[in-house]
Amino acid sequence: MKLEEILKERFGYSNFRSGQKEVISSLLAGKNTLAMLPTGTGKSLCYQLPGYMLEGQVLIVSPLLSLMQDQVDQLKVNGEKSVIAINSFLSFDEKLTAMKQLSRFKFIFISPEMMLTEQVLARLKSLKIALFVIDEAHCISQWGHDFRPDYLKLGYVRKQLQNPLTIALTATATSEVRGDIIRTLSIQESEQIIYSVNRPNITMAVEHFHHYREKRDRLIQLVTKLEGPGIIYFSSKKMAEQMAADLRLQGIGNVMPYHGGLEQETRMLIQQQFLHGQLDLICATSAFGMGINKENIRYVIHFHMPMQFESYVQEIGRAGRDGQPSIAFMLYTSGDETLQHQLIEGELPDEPQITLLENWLQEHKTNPQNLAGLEEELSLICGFNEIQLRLTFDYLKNYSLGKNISSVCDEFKLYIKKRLESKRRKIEEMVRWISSEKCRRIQLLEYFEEMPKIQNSDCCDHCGFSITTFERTNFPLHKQRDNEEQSWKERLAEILLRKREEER
DNA sequence: CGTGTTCCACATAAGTGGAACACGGTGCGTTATT
Repeated sequence: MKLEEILKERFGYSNFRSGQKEVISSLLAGKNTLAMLPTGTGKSLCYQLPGYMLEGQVLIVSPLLSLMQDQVDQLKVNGEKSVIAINSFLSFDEKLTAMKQLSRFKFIFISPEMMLTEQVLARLKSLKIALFVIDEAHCISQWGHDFRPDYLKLGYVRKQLQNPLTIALTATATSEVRGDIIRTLSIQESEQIIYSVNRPNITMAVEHFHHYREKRDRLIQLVTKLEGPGIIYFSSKKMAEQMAADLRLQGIGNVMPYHGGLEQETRMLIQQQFLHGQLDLICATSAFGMGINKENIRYVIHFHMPMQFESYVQEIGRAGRDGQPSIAFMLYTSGDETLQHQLIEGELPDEPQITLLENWLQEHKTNPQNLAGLEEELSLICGFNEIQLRLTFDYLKNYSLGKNISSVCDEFKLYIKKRLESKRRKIEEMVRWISSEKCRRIQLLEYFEEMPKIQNSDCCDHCGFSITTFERTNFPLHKQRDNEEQSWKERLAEILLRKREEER
């Protein structure tokens, strides 16, 4: 049967979108594949369709529980029953049952962390994996080196699974990140299918301010002026909440904050409301975005700059999926980057902390290979937070074999130093782009090593654009709806917001 | 660096001015096991 026929039969589509067929053919030819396809291309089809054609199971590594949930639901809607997500949403009993019957499932979604637990890995090894899928594969590079070290062990997992046919999917990866992905997964012989990151319908603009107040005023003005829906990105949870509350008070619209500190349930609720048009503005941290597939987002404003250019591209790329003109504003006050610098320093342990650790290990003649049970004590002594602790334990466990304590700690210090340097460089790259006088788009494309493309209108603030394109056409901003018309979700959201405000 | 919170002096009632200080993002997993 031809691919198109299967597409029609299984998924009900008549045509592939650009890139899909190429990726699928590559996989069916038995080639490991790294695919960088524009957002909204339908990346999940790239593993679902070949999954049906190959004998065995499809194992999908996903970075977020909510993303797994979405994908599972989507498959179920399409009539696929043998699909499961192995994660902490399952109760102990459910997990037990699932593990027993694992071979029954065609599509298995899982997090890197779960996959690396001994029992789960042992069970996975007994399966016949037809296709190993790394969704949002840039996470390997973005998170694997510190925040979620298990991401770097996907290569080990792959080896344990007898090197199954592998596909890494992403929308944004520089050649450096792609190299990272390929190296980590050991898929050197892979086919790379790379599409442009350029999004011609997204205008980019940067504005400079002298003071926070001016920037804040401008934000309010923009939000009032621009046609929504929109997303505003902050690097602080508190500020995202504050601004959401302020905008709400000013009657600027149906605004909610979104960040990692909110209850899982609240987050899902807000995300759903935004997707369904009951909210038209989200004040978010970088937690918001992955898996958000909303067609008509008209603008993205950065009140704080992201940590790196890739994040910026991902974040603005959430606008204009419908192809309609959309705009990305970056609001910058000189010195904004210090917040980013502060954040990266807090993520990694510093030299004094590692020295404290080293001394303790020497004194107690402890084998760095076996630190289990010492988490609490060492956190207290060295002042590690959760993330620092995990990275430290992980590093010692993986790189200390056959070495003495002081040389491992020296190597670890060097590793941290290099990580910090690399992260600082990325922040500086972001600042350079903000301060530069050149066309924003050309620089963006250069960053991703693409040939610059000619853009005629509404390119960026250096090439000229007209804000009227993006202004609201219909006033007043929000028609008041009857209470009866409000869904229970909206009402609940309001209660939640009020509760949070009272708590403050 | 900027913002928000706390606390104190001032002064004699309730609240202001301001110094000192803390804080800042991203997410899996989380028991007893097939």
